[in-house]
Amino acid sequence: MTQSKGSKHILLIDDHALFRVGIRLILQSKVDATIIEIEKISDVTALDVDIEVILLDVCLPGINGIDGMSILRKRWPSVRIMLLSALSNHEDINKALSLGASCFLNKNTDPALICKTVQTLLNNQSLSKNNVIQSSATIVTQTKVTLSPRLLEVLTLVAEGHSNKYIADKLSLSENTIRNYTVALMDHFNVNNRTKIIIAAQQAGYLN
Amino acid sequence: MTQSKGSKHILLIDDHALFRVGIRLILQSKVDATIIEIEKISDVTALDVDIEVILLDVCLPGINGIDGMSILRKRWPSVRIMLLSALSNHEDINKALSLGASCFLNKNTDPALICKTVQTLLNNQSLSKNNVIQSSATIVTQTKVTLSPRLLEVLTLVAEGHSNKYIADKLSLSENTIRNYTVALMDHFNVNNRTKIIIAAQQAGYLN
DNA sequence: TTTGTAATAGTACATATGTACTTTTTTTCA
DNA sequence: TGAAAAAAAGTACATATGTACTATTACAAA
Repeated sequence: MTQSKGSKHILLIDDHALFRVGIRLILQSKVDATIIEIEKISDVTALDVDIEVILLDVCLPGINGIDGMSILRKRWPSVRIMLLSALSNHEDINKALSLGASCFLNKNTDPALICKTVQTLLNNQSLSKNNVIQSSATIVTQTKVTLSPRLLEVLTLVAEGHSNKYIADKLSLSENTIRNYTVALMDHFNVNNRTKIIIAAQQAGYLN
Repeated sequence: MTQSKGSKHILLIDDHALFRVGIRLILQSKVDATIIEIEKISDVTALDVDIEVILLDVCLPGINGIDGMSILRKRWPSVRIMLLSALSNHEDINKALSLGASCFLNKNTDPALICKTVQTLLNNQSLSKNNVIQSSATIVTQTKVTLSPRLLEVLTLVAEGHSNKYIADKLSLSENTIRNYTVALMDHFNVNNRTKIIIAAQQAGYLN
Protein backbone atom coordinates (compact mmCIF):
# COMPACT_ATOMS: atom_id res chain seq x y z
CA MET A 1 0.00 0.00 0.00
CA THR A 2 1.72 3.18 -1.16
CA GLN A 3 0.71 6.77 -0.64
CA SER A 4 -2.13 8.18 -2.67
CA LYS A 5 -3.75 11.54 -3.51
CA GLY A 6 -4.69 13.30 -0.25
CA SER A 7 -1.83 11.72 1.73
CA LYS A 8 -2.85 11.60 5.36
CA HIS A 9 -0.48 12.15 8.26
CA ILE A 10 0.13 10.15 11.40
CA LEU A 11 1.97 11.80 14.26
CA LEU A 12 3.97 9.53 16.53
CA ILE A 13 4.93 11.03 19.89
CA ASP A 14 7.34 8.99 21.99
CA ASP A 15 10.63 9.83 23.61
CA HIS A 16 12.24 6.45 22.88
CA ALA A 17 13.80 6.33 19.43
CA LEU A 18 13.80 2.55 19.48
CA PHE A 19 10.07 2.39 20.03
CA ARG A 20 9.44 4.94 17.30
CA VAL A 21 11.46 2.84 14.86
CA GLY A 22 9.45 -0.22 15.87
CA ILE A 23 6.11 1.45 15.31
CA ARG A 24 7.27 2.95 12.04
CA LEU A 25 8.32 -0.49 10.82
CA ILE A 26 5.00 -2.00 11.84
CA LEU A 27 2.92 0.69 10.17
CA GLN A 28 4.95 1.72 7.16
CA SER A 29 4.09 -1.15 4.83
CA LYS A 30 0.52 -1.61 6.03
CA VAL A 31 -0.91 1.85 6.42
CA ASP A 32 -1.58 4.50 3.85
CA ALA A 33 -0.12 7.63 5.43
CA THR A 34 2.99 9.66 6.10
CA ILE A 35 4.42 9.10 9.56
CA ILE A 36 5.89 12.05 11.44
CA GLU A 37 7.86 11.52 14.65
CA ILE A 38 8.45 13.85 17.56
CA GLU A 39 9.79 13.25 21.05
CA LYS A 40 7.56 15.36 23.23
CA ILE A 41 4.32 17.36 23.23
CA SER A 42 6.05 20.73 23.03
CA ASP A 43 7.60 19.78 19.69
CA VAL A 44 4.23 20.16 17.98
CA THR A 45 4.71 23.91 17.75
CA ALA A 46 7.34 23.32 15.07
CA LEU A 47 4.96 21.27 12.90
CA ASP A 48 3.09 22.78 10.01
CA VAL A 49 0.95 19.89 8.72
CA ASP A 50 -2.56 18.59 9.14
CA ILE A 51 -2.57 15.47 11.28
CA GLU A 52 -5.33 12.88 11.16
CA VAL A 53 -4.16 10.40 13.77
CA ILE A 54 -1.80 10.71 16.72
CA LEU A 55 -0.09 7.77 18.43
CA LEU A 56 0.71 9.18 21.82
CA ASP A 57 2.83 7.66 24.55
CA VAL A 58 1.38 8.22 28.02
CA CYS A 59 4.76 8.56 29.68
CA LEU A 60 6.67 11.49 28.21
CA PRO A 61 9.26 13.97 29.44
CA GLY A 62 7.67 17.33 30.31
CA ILE A 63 3.92 17.20 29.73
CA ASN A 64 2.61 13.65 29.88
CA GLY A 65 0.48 12.27 27.10
CA ILE A 66 -2.86 12.51 28.84
CA ASP A 67 -2.40 16.08 30.00
CA GLY A 68 -1.01 16.96 26.60
CA MET A 69 -4.15 15.86 24.80
CA SER A 70 -5.83 19.23 25.19
CA ILE A 71 -2.87 20.95 23.52
CA LEU A 72 -3.05 18.52 20.63
CA ARG A 73 -6.83 18.94 20.41
CA LYS A 74 -6.53 22.72 20.28
CA ARG A 75 -4.07 22.38 17.44
CA TRP A 76 -6.06 19.82 15.46
CA PRO A 77 -9.69 19.82 16.67
CA SER A 78 -10.68 16.75 14.67
CA VAL A 79 -7.59 14.63 15.27
CA ARG A 80 -8.11 11.09 16.55
CA ILE A 81 -5.79 10.17 19.36
CA MET A 82 -4.51 6.69 20.22
CA LEU A 83 -2.82 6.43 23.56
CA LEU A 84 -0.03 3.93 24.02
CA SER A 85 1.32 2.88 27.34
CA ALA A 86 3.63 0.24 28.72
CA LEU A 87 1.44 -0.42 31.70
CA SER A 88 -2.17 0.66 31.78
CA ASN A 89 -4.17 1.58 34.83
CA HIS A 90 -7.87 2.23 34.81
CA GLU A 91 -7.60 5.81 35.97
CA ASP A 92 -5.44 6.77 33.02
CA ILE A 93 -7.72 4.93 30.63
CA ASN A 94 -10.89 6.60 31.87
CA LYS A 95 -9.35 10.04 31.95
CA ALA A 96 -7.99 9.66 28.44
CA LEU A 97 -11.29 8.48 27.03
CA SER A 98 -13.30 11.20 28.71
CA LEU A 99 -10.89 13.74 27.23
CA GLY A 100 -11.62 12.43 23.76
CA ALA A 101 -9.03 9.75 23.05
CA SER A 102 -10.22 7.25 20.47
CA CYS A 103 -8.49 4.35 22.15
CA PHE A 104 -5.97 3.32 24.71
CA LEU A 105 -3.69 0.40 24.06
CA ASN A 106 -0.89 -1.51 25.60
CA LYS A 107 2.49 -1.36 23.94
CA ASN A 108 2.63 -5.12 23.65
CA THR A 109 -0.56 -5.27 21.63
CA ASP A 110 -0.38 -7.49 18.54
CA PRO A 111 1.17 -5.36 15.75
CA ALA A 112 -1.50 -6.48 13.33
CA LEU A 113 -4.17 -5.09 15.64
CA ILE A 114 -2.29 -1.80 16.01
CA CYS A 115 -2.20 -1.48 12.23
CA LYS A 116 -5.86 -2.30 11.88
CA THR A 117 -6.80 0.23 14.55
CA VAL A 118 -4.69 2.98 13.03
CA GLN A 119 -6.20 2.34 9.63
CA THR A 120 -9.71 2.43 11.07
CA LEU A 121 -9.00 5.80 12.66
CA LEU A 122 -7.41 7.09 9.45
CA ASN A 123 -10.60 6.13 7.67
CA ASN A 124 -12.51 8.07 10.28
CA GLN A 125 -14.55 5.01 11.14
CA SER A 126 -15.66 4.07 14.58
CA LEU A 127 -13.73 1.30 16.28
CA SER A 128 -15.64 -1.93 16.66
CA LYS A 129 -16.71 -2.88 20.13
CA ASN A 130 -15.23 -6.36 19.98
CA ASN A 131 -11.74 -4.99 20.51
CA VAL A 132 -12.69 -3.19 23.72
CA ILE A 133 -10.61 -5.56 25.76
CA GLN A 134 -8.58 -8.04 23.84
CA SER A 135 -6.56 -10.50 25.87
CA SER A 136 -5.07 -10.51 29.35
CA ALA A 137 -2.20 -8.06 28.87
CA THR A 138 -3.48 -6.16 25.89
CA ILE A 139 -6.01 -3.41 26.29
CA VAL A 140 -7.80 -1.58 23.54
CA THR A 141 -10.76 0.68 24.14
CA GLN A 142 -12.95 2.74 21.87
CA THR A 143 -15.11 5.84 21.75
CA LYS A 144 -16.92 7.72 19.03
CA VAL A 145 -15.66 9.42 15.93
CA THR A 146 -14.52 13.04 16.25
CA LEU A 147 -16.75 16.05 15.78
CA SER A 148 -17.66 17.08 12.25
CA PRO A 149 -16.86 20.66 11.16
CA ARG A 150 -20.50 21.64 11.56
CA LEU A 151 -20.68 20.21 15.07
CA LEU A 152 -17.49 22.05 15.94
CA GLU A 153 -19.07 25.25 14.68
CA VAL A 154 -22.19 24.71 16.77
CA LEU A 155 -20.06 23.75 19.77
CA THR A 156 -18.26 27.09 19.58
CA LEU A 157 -21.53 29.00 19.59
CA VAL A 158 -23.01 26.93 22.42
CA ALA A 159 -19.83 27.61 24.37
CA GLU A 160 -20.36 31.34 23.93
CA GLY A 161 -23.60 30.96 25.83
CA HIS A 162 -26.02 31.43 22.96
CA SER A 163 -29.50 29.90 22.80
CA ASN A 164 -30.51 27.34 20.17
CA LYS A 165 -32.71 29.95 18.54
CA TYR A 166 -29.86 32.47 18.25
CA ILE A 167 -27.50 29.86 16.84
CA ALA A 168 -30.14 28.78 14.34
CA ASP A 169 -30.61 32.35 13.12
CA LYS A 170 -26.88 32.95 12.97
CA LEU A 171 -26.26 29.85 10.86
CA SER A 172 -29.52 30.18 8.91
CA LEU A 173 -30.72 26.80 10.08
CA SER A 174 -33.85 25.70 11.87
CA GLU A 175 -33.96 25.60 15.63
CA ASN A 176 -34.75 21.88 15.39
CA THR A 177 -31.52 21.29 13.57
CA ILE A 178 -29.52 23.06 16.26
CA ARG A 179 -31.34 21.06 18.87
CA ASN A 180 -30.30 17.89 17.05
CA TYR A 181 -26.71 19.11 17.05
CA THR A 182 -26.72 19.85 20.75
CA VAL A 183 -27.99 16.31 21.30
CA ALA A 184 -25.08 15.02 19.20
CA LEU A 185 -22.70 17.11 21.32
CA MET A 186 -24.22 15.77 24.55
CA ASP A 187 -23.86 12.24 23.22
CA HIS A 188 -20.29 12.90 22.24
CA PHE A 189 -19.27 14.23 25.62
CA ASN A 190 -21.52 11.85 27.52
CA VAL A 191 -23.38 14.60 29.34
CA ASN A 192 -27.00 15.65 29.65
CA ASN A 193 -27.13 19.43 29.37
CA ARG A 194 -25.45 22.30 27.57
CA THR A 195 -23.49 23.65 30.49
CA LYS A 196 -21.77 20.29 30.82
CA ILE A 197 -21.01 20.33 27.11
CA ILE A 198 -19.05 23.53 27.68
CA ILE A 199 -17.18 22.16 30.66
CA ALA A 200 -16.24 18.94 28.87
CA ALA A 201 -15.23 20.75 25.70
CA GLN A 202 -13.01 23.13 27.65
CA GLN A 203 -11.28 20.27 29.42
CA ALA A 204 -10.75 18.43 26.17
CA GLY A 205 -9.25 21.52 24.53
CA TYR A 206 -11.93 22.05 21.89
CA LEU A 207 -12.36 25.71 22.81
CA ASN A 208 -10.11 28.78 22.47
CA MET B 1 -11.05 57.62 63.18
CA THR B 2 -8.78 54.96 64.59
CA GLN B 3 -8.86 51.24 64.06
CA SER B 4 -11.47 49.20 65.80
CA LYS B 5 -12.38 45.55 66.48
CA GLY B 6 -12.41 43.56 63.21
CA SER B 7 -9.77 45.78 61.51
CA LYS B 8 -10.39 45.66 57.79
CA HIS B 9 -7.65 45.74 55.19
CA ILE B 10 -7.19 47.86 52.10
CA LEU B 11 -4.66 46.77 49.51
CA LEU B 12 -3.06 49.50 47.44
CA ILE B 13 -1.38 48.35 44.23
CA ASP B 14 0.65 50.98 42.39
CA ASP B 15 4.23 51.04 41.17
CA HIS B 16 4.82 54.69 42.03
CA ALA B 17 5.87 55.14 45.63
CA LEU B 18 4.91 58.80 45.51
CA PHE B 19 1.34 58.03 44.55
CA ARG B 20 1.10 55.35 47.23
CA VAL B 21 2.21 57.85 49.84
CA GLY B 22 -0.36 60.31 48.56
CA ILE B 23 -3.23 57.85 48.76
CA ARG B 24 -2.09 56.64 52.18
CA LEU B 25 -2.10 60.22 53.46
CA ILE B 26 -5.54 60.84 52.05
CA LEU B 27 -7.05 57.69 53.49
CA GLN B 28 -5.18 57.16 56.73
CA SER B 29 -7.00 59.66 58.91
CA LYS B 30 -10.40 59.24 57.30
CA VAL B 31 -10.86 55.56 56.80
CA ASP B 32 -11.17 52.81 59.33
CA ALA B 33 -8.77 50.17 57.97
CA THR B 34 -5.18 48.99 57.70
CA ILE B 35 -3.55 49.94 54.41
CA ILE B 36 -1.17 47.48 52.75
CA GLU B 37 0.95 48.55 49.78
CA ILE B 38 2.45 46.49 46.98
CA GLU B 39 3.99 47.48 43.66
CA LYS B 40 2.63 44.89 41.27
CA ILE B 41 0.03 42.14 40.93
CA SER B 42 2.51 39.31 41.36
CA ASP B 43 3.37 40.57 44.84
CA VAL B 44 0.03 39.33 46.16
CA THR B 45 1.42 35.82 46.49
CA ALA B 46 3.48 37.00 49.44
CA LEU B 47 0.43 38.35 51.29
CA ASP B 48 -1.31 36.36 53.98
CA VAL B 49 -4.22 38.61 54.97
CA ASP B 50 -7.89 38.99 54.16
CA ILE B 51 -8.45 42.03 52.00
CA GLU B 52 -11.77 43.85 51.76
CA VAL B 53 -10.97 46.59 49.27
CA ILE B 54 -8.28 46.93 46.62
CA LEU B 55 -7.20 50.23 45.07
CA LEU B 56 -5.67 49.13 41.81
CA ASP B 57 -3.72 51.16 39.32
CA VAL B 58 -4.57 50.33 35.72
CA CYS B 59 -1.05 50.87 34.45
CA LEU B 60 1.35 48.52 36.16
CA PRO B 61 4.62 46.78 35.27
CA GLY B 62 4.04 43.14 34.29
CA ILE B 63 0.35 42.31 34.43
CA ASN B 64 -1.79 45.42 34.07
CA GLY B 65 -4.50 46.19 36.58
CA ILE B 66 -7.45 45.14 34.46
CA ASP B 67 -5.99 41.80 33.41
CA GLY B 68 -4.80 41.25 36.96
CA MET B 69 -8.31 41.50 38.38
CA SER B 70 -9.04 37.82 37.84
CA ILE B 71 -5.95 36.88 39.86
CA LEU B 72 -7.07 39.13 42.69
CA ARG B 73 -10.61 37.77 42.46
CA LYS B 74 -9.39 34.18 42.67
CA ARG B 75 -7.43 35.09 45.77
CA TRP B 76 -10.24 37.02 47.48
CA PRO B 77 -13.57 36.11 45.85
CA SER B 78 -15.52 38.81 47.67
CA VAL B 79 -13.04 41.64 47.43
CA ARG B 80 -14.27 44.97 46.06
CA ILE B 81 -11.95 46.47 43.52
CA MET B 82 -11.51 50.19 42.78
CA LEU B 83 -9.57 50.92 39.63
CA LEU B 84 -7.48 54.05 39.46
CA SER B 85 -6.08 55.48 36.30
CA ALA B 86 -4.36 58.63 35.16
CA LEU B 87 -6.29 58.77 31.91
CA SER B 88 -9.48 56.84 31.45
CA ASN B 89 -10.81 55.48 28.20
CA HIS B 90 -14.22 53.92 27.82
CA GLU B 91 -12.89 50.54 26.75
CA ASP B 92 -10.91 50.12 29.95
CA ILE B 93 -13.85 51.27 32.03
CA ASN B 94 -16.33 48.87 30.45
CA LYS B 95 -13.96 45.94 30.60
CA ALA B 96 -13.15 46.61 34.23
CA LEU B 97 -16.78 46.89 35.25
CA SER B 98 -17.82 43.76 33.37
CA LEU B 99 -15.03 41.90 35.14
CA GLY B 100 -16.47 42.92 38.47
CA ALA B 101 -14.75 46.16 39.46
CA SER B 102 -16.82 48.22 41.87
CA CYS B 103 -15.69 51.48 40.38
CA PHE B 104 -13.26 53.16 38.09
CA LEU B 105 -11.87 56.54 38.95
CA ASN B 106 -9.51 59.12 37.73
CA LYS B 107 -6.40 59.79 39.76
CA ASN B 108 -7.25 63.45 40.02
CA THR B 109 -10.61 62.76 41.66
CA ASP B 110 -11.34 64.89 44.71
CA PRO B 111 -9.61 63.21 47.70
CA ALA B 112 -12.77 63.55 49.78
CA LEU B 113 -14.70 61.59 47.19
CA ILE B 114 -12.03 58.89 47.09
CA CYS B 115 -12.29 58.54 50.86
CA LYS B 116 -16.05 58.42 50.78
CA THR B 117 -16.01 55.77 48.04
CA VAL B 118 -13.45 53.62 49.85
CA GLN B 119 -15.46 53.81 53.04
CA THR B 120 -18.65 52.85 51.21
CA LEU B 121 -16.93 49.80 49.75
CA LEU B 122 -15.43 48.89 53.13
CA ASN B 123 -18.94 48.98 54.55
CA ASN B 124 -20.03 46.65 51.75
CA GLN B 125 -22.61 49.12 50.61
CA SER B 126 -23.54 49.80 47.03
CA LEU B 127 -22.19 53.00 45.55
CA SER B 128 -24.80 55.64 44.92
CA LYS B 129 -25.70 56.40 41.35
CA ASN B 130 -25.13 60.11 41.63
CA ASN B 131 -21.39 59.66 41.50
CA VAL B 132 -21.44 57.72 38.25
CA ILE B 133 -19.86 60.60 36.43
CA GLN B 134 -18.72 63.51 38.51
CA SER B 135 -17.19 66.41 36.64
CA SER B 136 -15.34 66.83 33.36
CA ALA B 137 -12.04 65.17 34.19
CA THR B 138 -13.11 63.00 37.05
CA ILE B 139 -14.83 59.71 36.43
CA VAL B 140 -16.36 57.43 39.01
CA THR B 141 -18.55 54.51 38.10
CA GLN B 142 -20.38 51.94 40.10
CA THR B 143 -21.73 48.43 39.99
CA LYS B 144 -23.31 46.07 42.47
CA VAL B 145 -21.99 44.73 45.71
CA THR B 146 -19.96 41.51 45.56
CA LEU B 147 -21.44 38.06 45.77
CA SER B 148 -22.48 36.79 49.18
CA PRO B 149 -20.97 33.51 50.43
CA ARG B 150 -24.16 31.65 49.60
CA LEU B 151 -24.26 33.02 46.07
CA LEU B 152 -20.62 32.06 45.64
CA GLU B 153 -21.51 28.55 46.73
CA VAL B 154 -24.38 28.32 44.25
CA LEU B 155 -22.20 29.82 41.53
CA THR B 156 -19.66 27.05 41.99
CA LEU B 157 -22.32 24.37 41.62
CA VAL B 158 -23.92 26.04 38.60
CA ALA B 159 -20.46 26.21 37.05
CA GLU B 160 -20.08 22.47 37.49
CA GLY B 161 -23.06 22.06 35.19
CA HIS B 162 -25.62 20.96 37.76
CA SER B 163 -29.37 21.56 37.47
CA ASN B 164 -31.29 23.75 39.90
CA LYS B 165 -32.96 20.66 41.30
CA TYR B 166 -29.65 18.93 41.96
CA ILE B 167 -28.19 22.02 43.62
CA ALA B 168 -31.30 22.39 45.76
CA ASP B 169 -31.02 18.79 46.97
CA LYS B 170 -27.30 19.14 47.58
CA LEU B 171 -27.73 22.26 49.71
CA SER B 172 -31.04 21.11 51.24
CA LEU B 173 -32.89 24.12 49.89
CA SER B 174 -35.95 24.42 47.71
CA GLU B 175 -35.62 24.54 43.96
CA ASN B 176 -37.33 27.93 44.03
CA THR B 177 -34.58 29.28 46.21
CA ILE B 178 -31.90 28.09 43.82
CA ARG B 179 -33.82 29.62 40.98
CA ASN B 180 -33.84 32.92 42.86
CA TYR B 181 -30.08 32.63 43.32
CA THR B 182 -29.46 31.97 39.65
CA VAL B 183 -31.49 35.08 38.89
CA ALA B 184 -29.27 37.01 41.31
CA LEU B 185 -26.20 35.63 39.54
CA MET B 186 -27.59 36.58 36.14
CA ASP B 187 -28.29 40.10 37.45
CA HIS B 188 -24.81 40.33 38.87
CA PHE B 189 -23.07 39.33 35.66
CA ASN B 190 -25.61 41.10 33.46
CA VAL B 191 -26.48 38.01 31.47
CA ASN B 192 -29.66 36.08 30.74
CA ASN B 193 -28.87 32.39 31.06
CA ARG B 194 -26.78 30.01 33.12
CA THR B 195 -24.19 29.23 30.47
CA LYS B 196 -23.34 32.92 30.29
CA ILE B 197 -23.07 33.00 34.08
CA ILE B 198 -20.31 30.41 33.81
CA ILE B 199 -18.48 32.24 31.05
CA ALA B 200 -18.62 35.57 32.89
CA ALA B 201 -17.58 34.02 36.20
CA GLN B 202 -14.62 32.31 34.57
CA GLN B 203 -13.46 35.55 32.99
CA ALA B 204 -13.81 37.40 36.25
CA GLY B 205 -11.80 34.77 38.11
CA TYR B 206 -14.57 33.53 40.39
CA LEU B 207 -13.95 29.91 39.48
CA ASN B 208 -11.05 27.47 40.18
C1' DT C 1 -35.01 50.61 67.15
C1' DT C 2 -36.02 50.87 62.67
C1' DT C 3 -33.97 50.12 58.24
C1' DG C 4 -31.74 47.14 55.06
C1' DT C 5 -30.01 43.00 53.29
C1' DA C 6 -29.33 37.97 53.10
C1' DA C 7 -31.43 33.79 53.07
C1' DT C 8 -35.28 31.28 52.37
C1' DA C 9 -39.67 29.97 49.92
C1' DG C 10 -43.62 30.60 47.35
C1' DT C 11 -46.99 31.35 42.96
C1' DA C 12 -47.88 31.66 38.09
C1' DC C 13 -46.61 31.93 33.61
C1' DA C 14 -43.55 31.98 29.36
C1' DT C 15 -39.90 30.19 27.02
C1' DA C 16 -35.94 27.09 26.37
C1' DT C 17 -34.03 22.63 26.61
C1' DG C 18 -33.84 17.72 26.42
C1' DT C 19 -35.74 13.10 24.74
C1' DA C 20 -37.01 10.18 21.16
C1' DC C 21 -38.01 9.29 17.27
C1' DT C 22 -38.78 9.80 11.51
C1' DT C 23 -37.56 11.84 7.00
C1' DT C 24 -35.09 13.86 3.01
C1' DT C 25 -31.12 15.31 0.56
C1' DT C 26 -26.41 15.55 -0.34
C1' DT C 27 -21.74 14.10 0.01
C1' DT C 28 -18.17 10.79 0.48
C1' DC C 29 -15.80 6.66 -0.19
C1' DA C 30 -14.95 1.75 -0.85
C1' DT D 1 -22.58 2.33 -8.14
C1' DG D 2 -24.31 1.66 -3.76
C1' DA D 3 -23.93 2.01 1.23
C1' DA D 4 -22.81 5.06 4.93
C1' DA D 5 -22.45 9.34 7.13
C1' DA D 6 -23.36 14.30 7.50
C1' DA D 7 -26.48 17.91 7.14
C1' DA D 8 -30.90 19.54 7.52
C1' DA D 9 -35.72 19.49 9.28
C1' DG D 10 -39.68 17.77 11.34
C1' DT D 11 -43.27 16.07 15.23
C1' DA D 12 -44.66 15.45 19.95
C1' DC D 13 -43.93 15.42 24.59
C1' DA D 14 -41.48 16.06 29.16
C1' DT D 15 -38.72 18.71 31.93
C1' DA D 16 -35.80 22.72 33.06
C1' DT D 17 -35.05 27.48 33.00
C1' DG D 18 -36.13 32.29 33.09
C1' DT D 19 -39.33 36.25 34.44
C1' DA D 20 -41.76 38.68 37.71
C1' DC D 21 -43.48 39.24 41.44
C1' DT D 22 -44.73 38.58 46.99
C1' DA D 23 -43.59 37.01 51.70
C1' DT D 24 -41.20 35.58 56.03
C1' DT D 25 -37.38 35.35 59.09
C1' DA D 26 -33.02 36.63 61.00
C1' DC D 27 -29.31 39.46 61.59
C1' DA D 28 -26.39 43.57 61.35
C1' DA D 29 -25.68 48.40 61.10
C1' DA D 30 -27.03 53.39 61.65
